[in-house]
Amino acid sequence: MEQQIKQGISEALKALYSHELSADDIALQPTRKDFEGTYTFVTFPLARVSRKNPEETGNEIGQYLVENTSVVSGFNTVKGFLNLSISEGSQVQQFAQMFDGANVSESPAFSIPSTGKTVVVEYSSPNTNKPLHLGHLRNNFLGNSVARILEAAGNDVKKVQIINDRGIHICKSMLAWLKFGEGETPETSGLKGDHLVGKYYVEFDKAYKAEIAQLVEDGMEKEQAEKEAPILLEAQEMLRKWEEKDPEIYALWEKMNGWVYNGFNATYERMGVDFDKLYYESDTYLIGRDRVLEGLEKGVFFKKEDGSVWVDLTDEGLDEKLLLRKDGTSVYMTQDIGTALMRFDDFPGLSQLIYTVGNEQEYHFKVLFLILKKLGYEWADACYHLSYGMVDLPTGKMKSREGTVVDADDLIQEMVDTAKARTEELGKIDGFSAEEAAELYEKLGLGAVKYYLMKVDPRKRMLFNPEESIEFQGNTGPFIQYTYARISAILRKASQLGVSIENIDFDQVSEVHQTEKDLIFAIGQYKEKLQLAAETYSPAIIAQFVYDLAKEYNRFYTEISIFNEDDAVLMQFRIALSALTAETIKVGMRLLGIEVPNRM
RNA sequence: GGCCCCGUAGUUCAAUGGAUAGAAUAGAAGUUUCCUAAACUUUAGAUCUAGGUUCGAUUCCUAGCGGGGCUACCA
Repeated sequence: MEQQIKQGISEALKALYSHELSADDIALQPTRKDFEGTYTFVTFPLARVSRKNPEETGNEIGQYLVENTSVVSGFNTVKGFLNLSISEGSQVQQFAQMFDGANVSESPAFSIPSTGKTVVVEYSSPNTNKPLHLGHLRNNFLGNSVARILEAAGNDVKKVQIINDRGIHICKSMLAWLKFGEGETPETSGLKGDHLVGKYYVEFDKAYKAEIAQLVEDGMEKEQAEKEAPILLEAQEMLRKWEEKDPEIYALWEKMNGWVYNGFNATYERMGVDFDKLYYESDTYLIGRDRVLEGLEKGVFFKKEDGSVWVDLTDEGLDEKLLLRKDGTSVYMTQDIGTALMRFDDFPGLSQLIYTVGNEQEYHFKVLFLILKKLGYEWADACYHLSYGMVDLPTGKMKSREGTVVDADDLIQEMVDTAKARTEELGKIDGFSAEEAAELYEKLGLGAVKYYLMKVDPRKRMLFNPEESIEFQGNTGPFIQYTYARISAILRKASQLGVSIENIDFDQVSEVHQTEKDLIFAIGQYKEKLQLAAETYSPAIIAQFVYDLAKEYNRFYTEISIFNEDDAVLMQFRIALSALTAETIKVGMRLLGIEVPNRM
């Protein structure tokens, strides 16, 4: 449809002004609601070519389109805006093509050809010393959704994460557990493993602070005390022992990480995210270290007098950056080099590696990609940092030290509980079994959080307002889910009444309301929006699209009756329109990782 | 100090350089003998400031003001 109009405009320009402009270079925009028309073509830039004012130019092109195409039935020009009306027949035709029989899940409205490309999306990538929090939720939902979007856009997508299972952070938890834990386990404490380990991370911090305070009281400078507190030195010693694979330390490390993984897996499962391959820092850091040493030999890096290894990026306008500590242990950057290498080995022909990581690490990734380039890896250009904004609370930044961190498990539970309370208040689920009800609450609660976190442009910092996030009205996940449930009720009734939508004679559709035209237009936008979302790695575009569609349907729903319609074909048409709308909502929500219920 | 990002209704978010800047929420007023009112309709309300580029600027450029991030032998 759009293509036909663009083609028509291209021909018009040639016929009227001998101006060559290919259809692909012509931009159409949806006509604003307060004007008559469906598509709008802006003619200001063409004034030069036509040597007439924009309005006259628009009129001439409009006239040409009405006379020479079958789709454009009328037009009006306001200043330089040529608003094109589409004939009812071709709009119904457009719908018929998208609908293509009753098997809506196979609708051509959703099919996109394969690109033949393989893309790896990394997301989540937590440290193993504490449970997941709100920031991880944004990360996970975003990364998972981007993976789904890229897949729907025709790519072969692999979801991965790098688990930061080694380092000083986990040593801190381990040490505190040894000192204060008295052998506590998830079983004996009844705590989820990740929460238990997180508890000892906090214990470490308490003890560390107490020691600093003591040292300062004894007359030491604060800065020095922070570096020399005995418990910190002990943790550093533990890390060194770990790198030497000290059996006792290693066993403890495996035990505590195991607890954390059990905890994480439970959370991931509830969140509905998963991974095709896991990478562990404990495996990749050595590879990274080897490559750094290799780079040192080749002269890409340099060694300082104390034995530490650095890269000089001053020519690139950046600083010098540490790659190996003087004691030979690895830093974050070291293992990231190794991880990147492993991935390009594991997925030959990989055309893109996407890192879903917060924007606080932009500098880190800039440096990483530069280093990979310096080491001579051409594929460094295929690396992309999907940088998203932090999640703030109304009280400000989340700070673990101040206890303002919103725990992921708690938040999800709270949302599900809220969904339960709201649903019970409304009393609409008579006849649900206990399991069905519980399933519904999960869908609604998770739908609400996911939608709330993903409707915002990922690049931007966002505010998490707890009160607003549990709203189920307006621009929310449950609003869209509700729309789906409403349509499901329509479709159930249609099948009860024995109304078939398998063989509709679309030529007999005698009237099409404005809301129906708007709905057809909205559904027709799916591919374009998907493409755009894939190009910009933005689930927010899908969220906006689905919301607009749901809103449009609700208008249609209140304005036009389906089952009171006397004209059998019109009734069928409206049911079919409802069915394809429902499917589009479902497909769109699936891209966001949100499930839709048949009843609510 | 240097580098990067962001300033849009009371609030939270939209707007490939295009029309009278859209939504949601909070506010005001309505809609249910009729397919789910978690809905719909109406109403009021905003582009940080000053320049510049352009037929046209929320969007691009410059300066200022305000907010955030990075600039670790943390990850």
